[in-house]
Amino acid sequence: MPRQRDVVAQRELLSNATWQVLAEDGLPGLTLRAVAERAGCTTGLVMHAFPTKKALLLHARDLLYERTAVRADAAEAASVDAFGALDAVLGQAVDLPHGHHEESRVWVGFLAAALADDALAERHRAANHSFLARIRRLVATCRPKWTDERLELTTKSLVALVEGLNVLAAADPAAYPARLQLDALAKALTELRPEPA
Amino acid sequence: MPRQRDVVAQRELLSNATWQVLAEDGLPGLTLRAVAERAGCTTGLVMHAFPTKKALLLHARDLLYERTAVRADAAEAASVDAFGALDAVLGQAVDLPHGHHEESRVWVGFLAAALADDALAERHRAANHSFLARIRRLVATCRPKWTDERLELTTKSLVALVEGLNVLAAADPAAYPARLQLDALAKALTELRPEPA
DNA sequence: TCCTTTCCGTAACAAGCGTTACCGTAGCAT
DNA sequence: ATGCTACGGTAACGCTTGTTACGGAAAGGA
Repeated sequence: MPRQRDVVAQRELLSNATWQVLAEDGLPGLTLRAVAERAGCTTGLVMHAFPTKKALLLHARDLLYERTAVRADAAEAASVDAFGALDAVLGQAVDLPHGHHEESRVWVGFLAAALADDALAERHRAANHSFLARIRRLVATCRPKWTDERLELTTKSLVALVEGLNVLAAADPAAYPARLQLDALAKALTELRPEPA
Repeated sequence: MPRQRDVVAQRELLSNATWQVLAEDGLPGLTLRAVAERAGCTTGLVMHAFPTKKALLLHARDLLYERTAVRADAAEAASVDAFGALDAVLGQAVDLPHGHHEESRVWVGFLAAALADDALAERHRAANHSFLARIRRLVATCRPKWTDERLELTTKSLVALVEGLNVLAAADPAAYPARLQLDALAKALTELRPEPA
């Protein structure tokens, strides 16, 4: 059994290269040759690590989900109560730290691609349902007496507002600065703030 | 001076063909050959009507803007007061009538493309600023005493909510049905409803 | 009627894409 | 040390894309 490769290191290398290409040139710039050049190898290695282009695409989609989930977990874990967690999770979604502003752009690219690709659409729905469940759980903790209908409406309104802000800010940062996004979020969270009077 | 063509009819023909291709196959399916086949001609005519692909792309973007502007004008004109106009304009934006659900998908496609194309980005910003100005004018009429800051925050929050709902519904219609979108909009419009008690 | 000029279909081009076949080679087992 | 086998670089293929050159045809003016 000669010459075994380090599969983990390869996927890590290609994951980083994939993400860098996505961040720079967007989804239409994600070609096998671009990934290979960015990773310092050739298309041969890429095609051996991923059987097809779609596999690479789905892997990149999973990469996006992992990044957002990790950051959301961290934001929630660093909070002391449910409202703080809600504010932190939604806040880090609109005002992305550490210059991770590119995630919004990548997210928009995958969203557009999902409209014409069933596999990508399914991943998008799974990721969004995961995010919705997280927000719904936190909202329910803030307002235990609310009905399911009100929970659902509030949750999806909050998520829609956050994603809308993200999308619009990605295409027009000057019109949607971080401060305005956070103010808009704070206003939407008014009804959930503890000690409401 | 022999054989003059009907320029207006040609652009109308190609506009319809362009929109049909966009609605069916999305922006990546918008090729010169697809447009030509849909219009019942060849790429020769398309290339004589539009000097380059980018010209066709920008024309398609203008087409999207015209459609949304016309519908927004109609919704506003059919209303009796400012709040009714606000409700109607935002409502027709989330619950697109006459099966014009495809506009959201096309919009997402152009938005993603705008992230890597300056010309498309400029058109997106112009269209969004136009929409923002319309909503802000209506909000200002509903609440004449509000400060500019509050006007801007409310306007951009409403627009972000509507676009967020649109985007999420385009990718996951089951999770964001028309009824929920309208409920979310109604909740967001609560503070602007006349006779607040 | 015929000529001229504009229009547009035809077909080819180069470039870029995903994909595949091929083969040199690097490294573990003997 | 040597041979075997999987790895991966090279290069080509087929396809689609935008773009362009060319020629036939259609229509208004003489």
